[in-house]
Amino acid sequence: MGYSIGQIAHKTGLSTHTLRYYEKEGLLPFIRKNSAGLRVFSDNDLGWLGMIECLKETGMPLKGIKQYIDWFIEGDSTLSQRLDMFQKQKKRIEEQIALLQKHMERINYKISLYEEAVKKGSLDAAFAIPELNEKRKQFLTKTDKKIQ
Amino acid sequence: MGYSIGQIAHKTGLSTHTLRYYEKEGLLPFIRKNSAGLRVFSDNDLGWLGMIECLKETGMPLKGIKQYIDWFIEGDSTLSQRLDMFQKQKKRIEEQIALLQKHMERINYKISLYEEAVKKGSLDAAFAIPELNEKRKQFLTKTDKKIQ
DNA sequence: ATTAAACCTAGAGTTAACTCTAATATAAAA
DNA sequence: TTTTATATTAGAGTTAACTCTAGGTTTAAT
Repeated sequence: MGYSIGQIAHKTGLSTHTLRYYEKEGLLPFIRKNSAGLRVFSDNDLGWLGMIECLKETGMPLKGIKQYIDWFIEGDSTLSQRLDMFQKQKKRIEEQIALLQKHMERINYKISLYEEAVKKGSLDAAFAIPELNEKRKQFLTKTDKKIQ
Repeated sequence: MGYSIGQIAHKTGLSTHTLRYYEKEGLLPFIRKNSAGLRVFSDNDLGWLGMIECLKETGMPLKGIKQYIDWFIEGDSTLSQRLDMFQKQKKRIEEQIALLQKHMERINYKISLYEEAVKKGSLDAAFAIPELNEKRKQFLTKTDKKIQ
C-alpha cells in the first residue's frame, strides 16, 4: 500500500514540511518516488516513523536517530552498536522517569500549598500551616550538582 | 549568606552565562548587587533556581516560568492562576511518565530483538523467533494521530 | 478541459535556549 | 603590589528542529 505525504502527515501528526525535512536529514531513506517524482510512503515507512517518534520522545536528537538508521543500512556488522544504543536509551528513559517523579513531589507540595493559599486568600497564611512549612524545608536543602 | 555567580554556577551546574541569561529573561528578579555592581546570590535565590530547574525539567519553557515569577511578584491576587499552573504541570508530568513508559515497551522489545540478533549474528535470524516476531506486530499497528 | 488541491525543490526564516566575545572592572592570592 | 581569577555589560553567534516561501508541476474533481 502506498500513501502520499499528505496522508502520512495526517496519520502521524507531523507536517509535510517536517516529513520532507526528516527525509533530507537521512531519517527516511526508504521512501520511494513515483515516475512523476512524488513521494510514495509504505507501511514500512510508517513503521520507521513510529520508531523515530519513540526515540525522539525519549530524548534522542535527530542526529542520534540518523546514526541508528545508518547502522541499520550498514547491516549485521553493526548489531552490537544498535543493541548498545537501545540499552543506553532504556537507561535514559529510566532516569527521565525517576527525575519526573522527583519533580512531581515538589509540584504536589506546591499544589497543597496553593490550594491552602487560595482557600485562605494569602500565601503567607498557607506557610503558617505547620505541615506545609515542614514539607517546604525538603526542597530548600539543595546539594551541590558538581562533584569537587 | 551571599554567593558569587561563580559559586552558584558551581552549585547548580549552570554556567555563569546561563545564570546571567536567566536574570535578563526575568527568571531571577530577586538577586541583589553589591556596591561594585557584582551579583550577590542568596539562599532564597538558590531556592528559586531549584524551582526553575523543576519546571524546566518537566517541560515548561522559560516563558512559562517567567509568567509564574511575574504572578508571584504580583502577589496574592494571582494565587488561583498559580494553583492552576501547578495543576496543569502535574497533569503534564503524568502524561510524560505515561508516554515514557509506553516507549519503554518498544525499547524493551528492541533490546530483546537485538540481544537475539547479536547472539545469532543476524537480525533476520532474530525475527525468525516466533515470540519476537509476535511482539513486533504490536508496534506495527499504528492508529491515526489526528481525529477525523 | 479547466480548475483547485496537493505536490515538488531550493533555500530563507524562525524560535528557544543557550554560548561566546570583547573590552573593562573588581577581588583574591602571592 | 602586581598578577591572576573572577566579575561586568552589550551584543553577536550557535544549535536543533522545525517552518515557511516562491515558483513551478502533478493529480483529482468538476
